[in-house]
Amino acid sequence: MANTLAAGNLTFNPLYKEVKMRITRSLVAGEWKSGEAIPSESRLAGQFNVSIGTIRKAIDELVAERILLRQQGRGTFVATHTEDRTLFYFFHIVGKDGSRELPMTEMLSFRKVKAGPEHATPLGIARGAKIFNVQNVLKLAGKPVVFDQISVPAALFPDLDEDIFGKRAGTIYGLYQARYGINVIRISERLSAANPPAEAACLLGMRATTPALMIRRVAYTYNDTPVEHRVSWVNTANHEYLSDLWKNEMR
Amino acid sequence: MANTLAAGNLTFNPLYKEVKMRITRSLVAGEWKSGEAIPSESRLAGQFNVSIGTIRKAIDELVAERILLRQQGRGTFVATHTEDRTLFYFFHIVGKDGSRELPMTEMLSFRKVKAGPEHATPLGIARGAKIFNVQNVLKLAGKPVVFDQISVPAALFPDLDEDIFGKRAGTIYGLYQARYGINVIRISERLSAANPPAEAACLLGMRATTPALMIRRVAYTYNDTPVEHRVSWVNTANHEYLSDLWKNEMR
DNA sequence: TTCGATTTGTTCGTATGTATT
DNA sequence: TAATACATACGAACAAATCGA
Repeated sequence: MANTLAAGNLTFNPLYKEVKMRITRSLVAGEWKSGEAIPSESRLAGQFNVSIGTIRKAIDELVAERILLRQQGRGTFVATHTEDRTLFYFFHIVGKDGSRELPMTEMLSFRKVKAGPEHATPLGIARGAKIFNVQNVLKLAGKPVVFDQISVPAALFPDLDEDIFGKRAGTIYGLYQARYGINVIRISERLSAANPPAEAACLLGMRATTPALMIRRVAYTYNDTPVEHRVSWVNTANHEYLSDLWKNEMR
Repeated sequence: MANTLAAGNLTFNPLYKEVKMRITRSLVAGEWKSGEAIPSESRLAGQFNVSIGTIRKAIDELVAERILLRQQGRGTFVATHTEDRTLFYFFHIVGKDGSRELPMTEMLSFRKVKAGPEHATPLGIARGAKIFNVQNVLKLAGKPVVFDQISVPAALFPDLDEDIFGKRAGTIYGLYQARYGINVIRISERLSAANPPAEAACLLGMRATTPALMIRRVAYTYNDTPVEHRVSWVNTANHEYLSDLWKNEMR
């Protein structure tokens, strides 16, 4: 059974890994759009000619990675970048009292520039390649708390402009996903403490001599492909960064 | 089967959750010590009078939570707090070049004191209860980078003293686990930027006017019971905090 | 070194329960 | 109500890794 597909595959992979890869390929190709249901387990079992248990095991992993979402009685869906999902998995700033709140985003500038090494390296693109550069201020409870500097390769977001970015309906990653078919599935963040640059300090209503949290984020889509680089400055007078792996997994 | 215990339990629990709870109870009770193998799947299936698949599903979740560890052909083991595990899941400070290294710990002080609200609250104990208070400096590549202030309830660590803590063989959580049967399985960290107190600045070889990273950690054992509170100051001149959910899960 | 027992890993199949439409 | 889809549970067979005789 397993050996019937082979197809020039060197390393032996269990069947369910093969199935997982094929499902992932369909996701990358955009065959199943975000928010839509993928074919039912029994249909996939038929298509791939494997048992339903093997399909389940493949989907299990994609669900664990939050790429797919299962709902009993309804189906299996491609995860959407809703505000809830962002708040939970991609936005880590919380009030010192533990309050979680989705920020209001205010765009300050939008530019198309050539990538310097500080952006080209984390994005894995050539120096001098075109990137879009967006500056945002994030407000919590009406007050500015985070200053974001976002960089994305222009090649991945062909027609992006200030209007499209500024007048999007939902979250930023929701825009990437809905308009460009780019699905951010993982982020990596590196944090340090430093004095904020004058511009950031001013925007965040703090003195440039007050310590701020600097976050350098790289967002990845499938196959660990970087798609966004983001440098954030956070005023931690009343907020902090929460790193709480696992909290709300299982139970 | 599931309904025989009930005990005022409204919500229906699937069998495998029941099995998972019973396995967890055995772990809490110390029936199976860390590093040891738990009974084989077929034996557990016999003991609990459920199918082997149900046992597998229960163990699957405990493995995902890194409480158990499976090895084909050998058995299923209670995870041990080795240095590797600490480096990977509980120590998040890395060099700015991405280098990961286990720190050298140097104890500065060890005291038994009454818990103030700042420690009693996160630890979920009464104000005034006895706690041990340990101060450490962590060195990376021979140079001090982190200043740790650790607080643990004395009630949980009966005979702990300076010698036991200072002359332990492995990691701190390894000591908790091996000597007191307390297994740290999850941590929650809240980060902010601030000027370090004079003592910390001095120890870390930085000026008190240089921003430092402050980390407040709570470590939990089974059932979300807090067992340790830790406040750390990090000199982020050459190091940073890495928050990289998922990176090395699956593949 | 080989062999056999043990243990987990993978795959298949079936039946039934529960949630949704 | 009926059909559909995922969730749970059972069982069986074989593969792959480990370990000791």
